[in-house]
Amino acid sequence: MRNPSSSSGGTKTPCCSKVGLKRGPWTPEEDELLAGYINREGEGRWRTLPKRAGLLRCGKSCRLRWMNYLRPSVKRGQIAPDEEDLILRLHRLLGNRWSLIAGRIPGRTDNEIKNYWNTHLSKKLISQGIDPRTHKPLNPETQNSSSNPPAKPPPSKAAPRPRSPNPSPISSGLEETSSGSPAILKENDQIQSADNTEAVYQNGTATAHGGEASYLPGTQHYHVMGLRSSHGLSNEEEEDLNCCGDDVFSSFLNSLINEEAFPIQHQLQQQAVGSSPDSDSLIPMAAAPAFGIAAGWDSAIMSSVINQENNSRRANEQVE
DNA sequence: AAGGGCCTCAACCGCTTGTGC
DNA sequence: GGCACAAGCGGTTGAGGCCCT
Repeated sequence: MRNPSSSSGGTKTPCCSKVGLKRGPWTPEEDELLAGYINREGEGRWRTLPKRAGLLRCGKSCRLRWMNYLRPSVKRGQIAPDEEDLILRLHRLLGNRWSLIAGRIPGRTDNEIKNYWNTHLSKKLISQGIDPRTHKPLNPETQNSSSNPPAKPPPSKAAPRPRSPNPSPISSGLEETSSGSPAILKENDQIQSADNTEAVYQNGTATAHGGEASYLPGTQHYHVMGLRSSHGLSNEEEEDLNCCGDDVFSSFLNSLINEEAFPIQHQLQQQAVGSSPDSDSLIPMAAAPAFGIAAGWDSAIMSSVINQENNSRRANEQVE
């Protein structure tokens, strides 16, 4: 809700610099014009949309208004505890990739989630002694200093971000470094996760070395395997990489979110019921290091943050 | 009731990548 | 390959509402 008359210190304003373009809060009349036009003509061509719709706004402003407020699929109202839980888990997995997080939470926008994180969740984590950027304890004495060097700052704005009409998180190259900071993972980069398993991001593939599994989108399932070579990909696997499906990653992410954010608890549960660690149920967990999910104390801490909200749901899951 | 400080969140900014020519 | 434009992203801002004294 900026003052329409305010300017940002004389810096260039690429899309709203034209004299006569309105800024600031939208009026109901403008909302009606925009929504009516998009309902008739559809989204897209934002640059020329304002003129065609009869709005004195820049295209960027129109797009933002539609995406964050007017779209029928946008859910209004408070973030539910389940959604909050999901945001926490996803942020731990993805870092400040608000659009990716929003993509996993129906009806919520990246802006809304970003705001909610900054105003609620980050403070909540801080109050519990957890660094909201790294999801690790703020007090370094509680960390294993030998294996957890000081946290790095989050990825800078200058870090290149992939963009596509239907962005695939895999192609985004997700990494959580050994310090826990989310960072951009470039193709062929190798990372060392906290449990000393090595993950390689290669052409859309996250592969856990030294662990038990890898995620190969093109294969439409998770592979279970032992130690792999530094290259780690067969010819067939290489070919598979060319047909990475977003829905497959979706399934993978779902399994991470739903089951594997808490490897210790999961393992304890498995042991309690006497199942083998090599059983299929552990496949996604073993794949977790490929996305920088460290087994250990941080997961336990995370669980403490959201355990209260999860208790009822987990009870249901166990019944199932 | 007044007013000062804090909080929330819609909107904007600056940057990036993708695409077409 | 270079350029311009379109679209999308994360970070930041600040008006308005709320709360406290």
